[in-house]
Amino acid sequence: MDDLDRQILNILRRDSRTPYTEIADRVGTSEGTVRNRVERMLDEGVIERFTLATRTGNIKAMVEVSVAVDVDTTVVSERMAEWPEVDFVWQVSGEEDVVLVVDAADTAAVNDLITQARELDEVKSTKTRLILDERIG
Amino acid sequence: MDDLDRQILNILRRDSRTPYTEIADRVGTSEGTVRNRVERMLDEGVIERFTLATRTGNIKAMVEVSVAVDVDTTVVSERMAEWPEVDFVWQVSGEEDVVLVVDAADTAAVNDLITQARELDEVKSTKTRLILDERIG
DNA sequence: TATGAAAGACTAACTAA
DNA sequence: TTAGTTAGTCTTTCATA
Repeated sequence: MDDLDRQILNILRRDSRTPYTEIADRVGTSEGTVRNRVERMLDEGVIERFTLATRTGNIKAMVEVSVAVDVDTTVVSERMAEWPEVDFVWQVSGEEDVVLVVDAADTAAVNDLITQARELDEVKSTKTRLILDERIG
Repeated sequence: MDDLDRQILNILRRDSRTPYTEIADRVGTSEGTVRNRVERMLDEGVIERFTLATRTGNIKAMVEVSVAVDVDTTVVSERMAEWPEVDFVWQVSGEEDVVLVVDAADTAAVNDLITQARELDEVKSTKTRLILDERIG
């Protein structure tokens, strides 16, 4: 992981379809070098995957979920990851145990999702934050 | 947004470099249809961007930041988005105002980042959660 | 939906550190 | 031995009909 790797990642984070040739021009190297480095970073797991950011609805939100002490949070996480509005699920340290990142049609859909979460026996409480703006690092 | 769109998105979410021809085969349509739909979803903003998920360090964490009331959180967000460990920055509703998602080499690097945040005049307090596991919805 | 041209990615052989 | 370069080939994309 040197500075050239970081430059390549910064370009790909903003648009992962940027051609190797264009990346090479912008960072001042050859297409082959960019390709070799991207492949190396994939092998090493530095690049976990090529993906996309979507906004199918009008609301993005974080839902912090407290899970009962005697419950395996992994099982709860897996279940919630299946819900269609859920983009990803984090198991976290701290006051709450699980954080959902959701992309929902509207506030009503967020509410439905929270209700659905609270109806699970394993869930003690939830705290929701709307995501008002996202900036890429 | 019909079922075909959702199928295309599901494939691209797992690997956004999947060729249109392969997606077409898997969902049972033509390359042109897939391409047109992806372009339409880009235009509509359903696909926000093609990006990648990285893990450059060993630690992922969420840092919830409270900002002083008289401060424009956008300015603080922009500044923090520049920090190399920061993957993205959300402005959120709720108790805290800004959430950083960071990917750092180790706990010491997370600590340095928190210190750096707390040294800003605009920052009142921070609360950090380690991300122990991530699951894709 | 089909097809050909253009763009991009991949292979492999080579060079340099 | 590892990283980088380059030329030739193959694949994908894109525009047009």
